[in-house]
Amino acid sequence: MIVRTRFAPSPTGFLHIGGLRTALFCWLYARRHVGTFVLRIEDTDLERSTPEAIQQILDGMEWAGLDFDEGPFFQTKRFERYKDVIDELLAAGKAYRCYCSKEELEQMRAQQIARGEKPRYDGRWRERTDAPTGVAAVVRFKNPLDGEVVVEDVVHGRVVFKNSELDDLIIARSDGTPTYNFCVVVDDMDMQITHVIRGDDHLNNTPRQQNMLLALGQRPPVYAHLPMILGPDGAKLSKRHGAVSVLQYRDDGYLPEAVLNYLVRLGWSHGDQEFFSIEEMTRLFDIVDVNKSASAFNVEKLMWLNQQHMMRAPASRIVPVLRWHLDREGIQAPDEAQLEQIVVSQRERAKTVREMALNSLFFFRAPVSYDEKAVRKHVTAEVPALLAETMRELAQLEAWTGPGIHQVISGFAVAKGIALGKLAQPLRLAVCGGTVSPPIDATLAILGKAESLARMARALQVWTA
RNA sequence: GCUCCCUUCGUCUAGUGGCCCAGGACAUUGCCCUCUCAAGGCAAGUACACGAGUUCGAAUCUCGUAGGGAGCGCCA
Repeated sequence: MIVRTRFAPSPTGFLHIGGLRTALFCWLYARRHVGTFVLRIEDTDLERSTPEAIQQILDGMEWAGLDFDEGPFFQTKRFERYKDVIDELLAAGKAYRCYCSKEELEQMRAQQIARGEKPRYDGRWRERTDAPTGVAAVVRFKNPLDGEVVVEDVVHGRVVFKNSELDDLIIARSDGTPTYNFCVVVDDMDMQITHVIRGDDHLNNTPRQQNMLLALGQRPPVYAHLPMILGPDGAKLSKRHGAVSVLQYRDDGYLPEAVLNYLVRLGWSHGDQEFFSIEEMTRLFDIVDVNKSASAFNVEKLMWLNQQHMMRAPASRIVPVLRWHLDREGIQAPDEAQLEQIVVSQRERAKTVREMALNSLFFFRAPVSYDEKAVRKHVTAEVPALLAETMRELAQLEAWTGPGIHQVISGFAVAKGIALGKLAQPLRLAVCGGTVSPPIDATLAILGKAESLARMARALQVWTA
């Protein structure tokens, strides 16, 4: 059997972290089994679906690197097909028209709730044939009245529902348009989906869908209902926490492979392993190893993983991302080799590429001021003289490399009988304007000889004025 | 209200009857390393929701309770 999975978002908002995790699991499962991953846009809600949201979803998937093999398919382009299937069910007596008004249904529900019952349609039009004229009807699926539906879920195990709990759901509205649960069934059937992997908020929809599939003469696919992702506080994801577009994570400086690594570990694990490359997760992932319980989104761990990915990736992987973030800070087309050096020396002191870019701005812009507190602390009376002397020695240096610079500076400190810090901090302050940077030798090496000496001279001027 | 689902450190998780008075990771705290900040190393604390039962033995099996979530739309 060829595995076919699908990700079926509805374009009523942006693609958020929960949706991305569902997409990831579908994608991983398809990739792992050399199957097909289908993207389907569930846009039957004409009111709330927007083209912007569709584009957002596509962009988010692309950024994450979750490529699909078929689609995107749009449900709005398949209305003819749904209509045919509805007619088929109607003709076969597996569906029927219901002429209840919304008010009538409303009243029925209210009474049931008042009686402490589960609100559901009582099937009053199931056998009636006295159709009124001039009244638009909805079409309802004729759900079996008794017996049970057994859903064999890969993550939850066997879940049993009684047919008596289910009612005859509407599959076509009075304007003729098909409804969600029905479209899903027809689509999954037509697209020959073998594994339906989705959020466990759909677990309760599954028995109805399975019944419709059966009525259409199909064998149900394998179901896997994934646990939800909650906000950091354990409550449902809301706009306040993770419910932002996945593109926000790009803007915040996260690597897609880190985000995916973080998400794959939410509800899935492989022993004690925390770090996974994309290649490793596609090789190791399996839905049978997915947990049942919901998990809270934790940015701290995402950050840690992001840094791990930055540190382990080849610098050439990070360079274009750093360039993108620098560009957003108004710094254009820096030298490739220099960027690579910056990545190597800065990645262990930044959690995100954006942070790396921000920490590295001083490489491109000479300081316009110096951290006052630090100046008071580190630029003591004897510093200007020491600095001037260091400058003279550095000016003599032929090969401007980290080790060469290190030799000069530490040799000088030893000769003067002072701790390296006494010299390094003022130097750092002079070239960076602050007290945080890579090791001073590496910093000066990246900066270049002329720029380093110019900045020192300028600082000396300011501090002796 | 009814139906279904879930429940191991603050968080993500390992664990499928004895290897567990529960392991790893993030976070936290302390120490080491150190030219700053980090990274790294070492160490510490903190968890099987509760109650019964099955068993020689239970985080692991059964039942109940509590708490949380989802569904019950001419929304998806």
